[in-house]
Amino acid sequence: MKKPINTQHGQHCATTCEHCALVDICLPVGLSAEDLVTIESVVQKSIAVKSGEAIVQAGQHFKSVFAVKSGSFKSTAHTQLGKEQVVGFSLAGEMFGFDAIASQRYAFSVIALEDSLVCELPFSDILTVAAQVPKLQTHLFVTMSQNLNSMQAIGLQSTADERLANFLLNLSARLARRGMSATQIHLSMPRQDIANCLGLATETISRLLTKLQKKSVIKIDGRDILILDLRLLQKISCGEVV
Amino acid sequence: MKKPINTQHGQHCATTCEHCALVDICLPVGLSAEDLVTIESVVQKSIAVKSGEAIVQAGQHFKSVFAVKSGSFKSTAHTQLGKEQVVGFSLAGEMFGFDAIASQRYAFSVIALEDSLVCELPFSDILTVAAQVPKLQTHLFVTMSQNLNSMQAIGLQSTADERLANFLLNLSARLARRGMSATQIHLSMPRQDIANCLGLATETISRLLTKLQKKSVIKIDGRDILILDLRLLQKISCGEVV
DNA sequence: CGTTTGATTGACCTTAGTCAAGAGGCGTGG
DNA sequence: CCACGCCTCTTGACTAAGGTCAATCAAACG
Repeated sequence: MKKPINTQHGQHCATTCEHCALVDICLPVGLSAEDLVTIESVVQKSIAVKSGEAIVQAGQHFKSVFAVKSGSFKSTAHTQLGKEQVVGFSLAGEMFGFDAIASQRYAFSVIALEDSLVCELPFSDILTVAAQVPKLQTHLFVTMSQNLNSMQAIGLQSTADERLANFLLNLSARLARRGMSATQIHLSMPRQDIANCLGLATETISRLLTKLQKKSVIKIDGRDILILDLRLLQKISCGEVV
Repeated sequence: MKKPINTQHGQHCATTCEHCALVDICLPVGLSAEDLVTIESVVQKSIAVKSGEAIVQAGQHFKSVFAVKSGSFKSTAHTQLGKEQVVGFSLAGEMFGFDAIASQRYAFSVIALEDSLVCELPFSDILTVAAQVPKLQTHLFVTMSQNLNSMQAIGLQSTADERLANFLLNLSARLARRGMSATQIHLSMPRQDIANCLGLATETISRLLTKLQKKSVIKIDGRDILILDLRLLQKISCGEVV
């Protein structure tokens, strides 16, 4: 049986963009103090989302995009008759919801992998502000462009080894981008979600992780992964090494 | 040996957006006559690209996004040491190049699959106009959002049958969107490119197409595919039918 | 302290990739 | 005009990568 998804998510809590730890990598990146105030008018107070809760349900009417303030999320599509397809993960400082602009409906449910905070940004307000603040407009395009790239990056490496190596490197790079260690990775998602996202079986993920550990490429401690040989992992990710 | 890629592409030829057959589905969709004129100032004259030529080379500095006026293109990434990875196709009325906004370099080479025409849209000009014409700004976001969806759609259906069925349906929908038949599909790309794009072997594509024909789901005539049973194809694409 | 959920490992089997051969089309040049 | 070579596509036989099923174990939770 599934854990019921509670959409009655939590209370609001106030922190201005100016004082947010993510000011340098989130939407306000590179904006002047005064532009920051303009943006702030758009940002609704942070919303607390408990682990397992959905901040967005697939099919809901599109209203806002979201920025992850802390924690992490998975985006999942529901295929006909219930099978779940994980399409990606959103980490702190990253945004999601852009996929819904075209159809005006969220294509994916977005579910917290741990207790998290998000900022809600009503899209109509964003458009208004973006037209006035050129830097913001540009940054929005950049953000969406990044989303484009990250989607394709997970793409179609032929072998399972390549996909997993690429997945780890991808996480590593995204953590490094916000000043965290590039070699110490905490997986906030279960193996099952990784497997689903990469189009592999859970057992395969488990076997491959063990294999990487045996080759001293990584050190596994539950959901904590330590990358020991980044170079080799890169070679594996592009099929240069078996 | 590979056919050398010629980037000395052809002469310009003038057609205004107003008189373009794609005015209803391309960038200018929904714009007033006067806005159309504003946009027009951005659109450089159409560029003719011969079959096999690259209009964009991976790694080039990002300057413009492009709209396909006629013909079709494939986008390919070059993995380390030469293997080519097809990441998608662009049909008439569709745009490409947005992936390069973030990094300021084109991530993919974009190669004509047949003699084609494209409109080049310098991105800095677009930004300027978009800030003045709200409808254009919105439409740009919508276009990028569509790109996001199309990338994920090709995604990770588990079986080869599902992927191919989904690919055909995807093409069908995109052709229908610009008023063409949803059941008569001309594949402008060789089987090899389809296979590459779907992460399958050419032989598998061939076998699966034959299998679909035997089951009277499609009728194959070289690169012309006629969809006989759309409903069944949809069921196959989501794994309801073997 | 039992129950549940997630992770690991082994044995077996299915799917799709690889290798190989051959057929049909098309353009080039003798 | 025909012959040759080059593509692209198809089909068959074999193989390997990864999925499925099943058992076990550890940690989390009420």
